[in-house]
Amino acid sequence: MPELPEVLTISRDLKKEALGKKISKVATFANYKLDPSNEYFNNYVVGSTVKDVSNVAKLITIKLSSEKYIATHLNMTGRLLYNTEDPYIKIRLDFDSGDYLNYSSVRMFGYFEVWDKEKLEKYKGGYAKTAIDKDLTLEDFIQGLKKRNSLIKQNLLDQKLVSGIGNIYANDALYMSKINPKRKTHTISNSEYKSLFENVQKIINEGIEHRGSTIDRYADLYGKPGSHQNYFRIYGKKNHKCKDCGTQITFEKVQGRGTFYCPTCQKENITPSLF
DNA sequence: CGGGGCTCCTGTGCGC
DNA sequence: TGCGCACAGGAGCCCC
Repeated sequence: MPELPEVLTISRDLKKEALGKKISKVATFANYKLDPSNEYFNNYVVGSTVKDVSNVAKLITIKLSSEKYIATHLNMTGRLLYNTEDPYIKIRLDFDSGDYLNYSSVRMFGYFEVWDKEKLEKYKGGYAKTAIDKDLTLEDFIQGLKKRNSLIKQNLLDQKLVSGIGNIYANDALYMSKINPKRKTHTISNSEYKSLFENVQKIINEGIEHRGSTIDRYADLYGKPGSHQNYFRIYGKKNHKCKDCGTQITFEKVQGRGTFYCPTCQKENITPSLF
C-alpha cells in the first residue's frame, strides 16, 4: 500500500508523537500471533521507551530503549493509527501517557514484529537508498537500472535498485519523462534517465507535501486520507485522454502490475538517441 | 544472481 | 437486483 511518501508521512508523525514515551502494555486482537512471541514482546517492548522512529525503504522502524526494534511493513493494506481506531486492529501498544498506537491490517500481508539490531542491519543490506536520498547519485541510478535486462517499470519497483518507489509513483514518473513502461532498461538514454531520476524525486516530494495518496485504504497516523490522488498525472486514469496529446490512455498489466501510459507520448520502440 | 511467475489474504466494485 | 470474478498501494519465495 504505502510507497515512500506514505511511509514518511506516517513515520515522521509517529516520531513526533511517540518519542520518549514508555510502552506500558501490548494487546492483540482477532487471534493475531505476535512475532517472534508474546514473551519477546513482554521482555523487550513492554517497559521500553521509544528512542527513535525511522525507515528503511518502505519498512518503518521504531527503536526501543531495550535496544530492539519494532519493524513494521504495511505492505498493501496496513495502517499505523495513533489514538485512532478502525475495524481491522491486530495489535495495540499503550503508552504510559494514556496515548496508544494501533497496527491495523486487512489482507494480513504486512507485519509488525520485534527485531534485534542484527536482523535490521541484514535487512538494510538488502535494500537500496531511497529515491530521494541525498547520497543517491544519478550515476548510481543509471548503473543500477542499466545492468538489468528487463523492463524499466518493473525495475523502478525493485527496492534493491532504488527504494521507495511503488506502482503509483512509477506510473506517473514514467509518464512525466515520456518513457514507455515496457522499454528495456538498456534502451533508455542517459538524458532520459536524467529526466526520470528528476521526475521520480519530484513526484515523491509532491506526494510527501500532499501527505500521501489515498486510493482506497491508505490513511495517515490519525486516520486521515492524503490528497496526492488529486494530483495524479496518469495513474488510475484508464478512461481519460492524455493531457498533452489527447490520445486515449492505455491500461494493461505489465509484469502483473496495473500500468497506465500514453501510447503516443510514451513510444515503445525508440531508436536510442546519441548523447 | 537475474528473471519470471506464483502466492500470501480480504474487501470492493464492476460486468454479466 | 444479485452473484461471481477480477483486481488492489507490496514483496518474498521458488524454479529455471
